Amino acid sequence: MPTPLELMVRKLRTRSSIGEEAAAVILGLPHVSRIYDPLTYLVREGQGDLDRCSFVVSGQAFRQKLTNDGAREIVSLHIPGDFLDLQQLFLRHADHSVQALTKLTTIDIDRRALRELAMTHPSIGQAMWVDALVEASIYREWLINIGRRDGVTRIAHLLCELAVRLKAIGLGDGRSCELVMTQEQLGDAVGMTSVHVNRMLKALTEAGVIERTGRSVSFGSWERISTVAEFSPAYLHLDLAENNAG
Amino acid sequence: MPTPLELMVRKLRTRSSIGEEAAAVILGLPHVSRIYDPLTYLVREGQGDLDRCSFVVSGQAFRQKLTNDGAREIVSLHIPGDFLDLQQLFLRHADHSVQALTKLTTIDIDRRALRELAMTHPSIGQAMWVDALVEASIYREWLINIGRRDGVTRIAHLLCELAVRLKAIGLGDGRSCELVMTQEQLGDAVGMTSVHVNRMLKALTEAGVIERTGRSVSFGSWERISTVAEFSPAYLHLDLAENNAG
DNA sequence: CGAAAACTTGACCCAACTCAACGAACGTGG
DNA sequence: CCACGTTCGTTGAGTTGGGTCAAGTTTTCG
Repeated sequence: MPTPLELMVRKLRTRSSIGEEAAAVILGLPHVSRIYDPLTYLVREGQGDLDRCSFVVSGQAFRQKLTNDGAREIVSLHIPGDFLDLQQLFLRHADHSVQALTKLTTIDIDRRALRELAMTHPSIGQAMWVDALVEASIYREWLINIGRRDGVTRIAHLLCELAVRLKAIGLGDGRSCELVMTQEQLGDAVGMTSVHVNRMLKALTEAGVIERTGRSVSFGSWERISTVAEFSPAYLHLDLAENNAG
Repeated sequence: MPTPLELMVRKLRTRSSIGEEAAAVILGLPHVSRIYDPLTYLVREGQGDLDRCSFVVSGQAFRQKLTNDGAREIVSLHIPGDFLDLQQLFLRHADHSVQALTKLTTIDIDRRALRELAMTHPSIGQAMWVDALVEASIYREWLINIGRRDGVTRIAHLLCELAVRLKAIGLGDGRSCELVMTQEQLGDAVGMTSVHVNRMLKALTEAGVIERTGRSVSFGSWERISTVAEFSPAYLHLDLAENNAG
C-alpha cells in the first residue's frame, strides 16, 4: 500500500524518468488529503482562483460539460495516479466541472509549490508535461471514437482503455474492468443514450466478447475485444522508453 | 507584416505575459522556414524521432486520425500562430497525423532549443503550458460538440470558433470566416457526412443565420449565430488577465 | 476549354433516440 | 433486519436525425 506521494512517483515513472533525488523531493511535498463523497463537485465550470492541484489517490472522478438544454458530456475519466487539473496551474477559470464518480481520495498540492517544483527539477516538469500531453492524446482518441465509430465499437473501446489504464497503475489484470459508472454515465462518456449503452453491452455479451456480473465486465479474450474495439494502446504512450527522450 | 518570430511573440502574448527580455530571446531563436503544399503530411501517425517543433506562420493545417475502415476524424484545426506538436517536445511517437490544409508556411525550431528556452525563461515555459492547455480545452469543447449537439448547432459552433480564433490573431473581423476546408473536411471535423454538412449549411442560410459566397461565410448577427451555436468563448481562454496568474 | 473535384439535391434506409413499462438492486429509516 | 422508496438496468415499439447512394450542377484549375 503506497503512500499518496509514493503513488505519484510511481505514476510519473510509468511514462518518464524520475531520478532518486527528484523522487525524494516529491516525497517531501506538503499536501493535504481530502475525501469526497460520490458525485461531489471538486471544481465547477466557470470557477476561478483555484490555488490547489489535486492528485487522485483512490476512487475515480470525471470531467464534464453541459449543453444549454442540459445534456451532459463526460469528457474524461480519472483513476488513481491521475492529476486533476494540471490545468489549474496555468489557467484561471475552469472551462468544465470535475466531479467524484465514486468515493474519492485525493491529495491537494499548492499550485505554487508544484510550479516551483517543476521549475527547479526539470525531470519533474517534463513528467508533468508528458502527463498533460497524454491527456490531450486521450481526448483525440475519444474524438475519433465518438465522431466516427459505431455503438458497439465505442463501448468496447472505452472498456479496453479503462482496463489498460487501470492495469498500468497496478489495478486490475487488464483482462477485465470493474465498471464503476452507471450506464447513463457510460453513455455520457461516449455520446450515447443509456438505453443504447445497455443494448450495446447486451450485443457484446451475446457475441461472447465480454461477460458481465453486475457492473464488472471481463473480456473473453483480449485479442477479441481489442479487435472489435479497434483498440491500439499507442495513444496512451505507456512505453517509458518512448517518452521524454533527448 | 510581422516576421515569423514576431508573430510567435504576439501569439504568446495573447494569453500570457512575456517580458521584453524574453521576447528578445524568442526573436533570436534559430529557425528554418518551410513551405508545404496543400494536403502534404507534416507528421504521420506512428512516426517517431521528430526533432523539430513547427509553428504556423500562414495558412492552415489539421490533425487527423483514421479508423480501421478508413473513416477520418479531423481532431483539430490550426491557424497562424499555433504551435504544431508541442507534443513532439516530450513524446516520441506521433499518435496522429498532421497535414497541411492550404498552402502552409511554418518555421521549425529545434526541440532541444525550445525545451532549453522553456527552462531558462519561465515566462516562456508558462506560455507554452498555457498554449497546450488551451488546446486540451478545445478538445473538450469539440467532444461535447460532437457527442451531444445536433447538426446545425455543431456546424455553427465550428464557424464561431474559427471566426473568434482568427480574429484573436488579427485575421478576419470575427463576424465572418473564410472557410478554407471542403465540406467533406468540415464533416470530418464535426463527425458528419459531407452531404449532411451541406444540408446544415443550407439550413443555416435559409434561417438567415449565415450568408455564403463560395466558401466564405458571413454571420448576419453575432448574437444570432452564437445563440444557435451555443457558443461561449470562455473555453478559448483568450482573456490574458485570466491566465498565467500567481 | 475540358477534366476533375467540390457542391447540391432527392429518395431511401438504418443506427440510435424517445417513450414507456417493468424488474432488480440498493440504501435508508423504522 | 425488514419494508419500501428510489435509482438503475432491461426490453419493446415506434420515430427520426443523419447516413447512403446516386444523379446532376457548379467551380476550380491545368
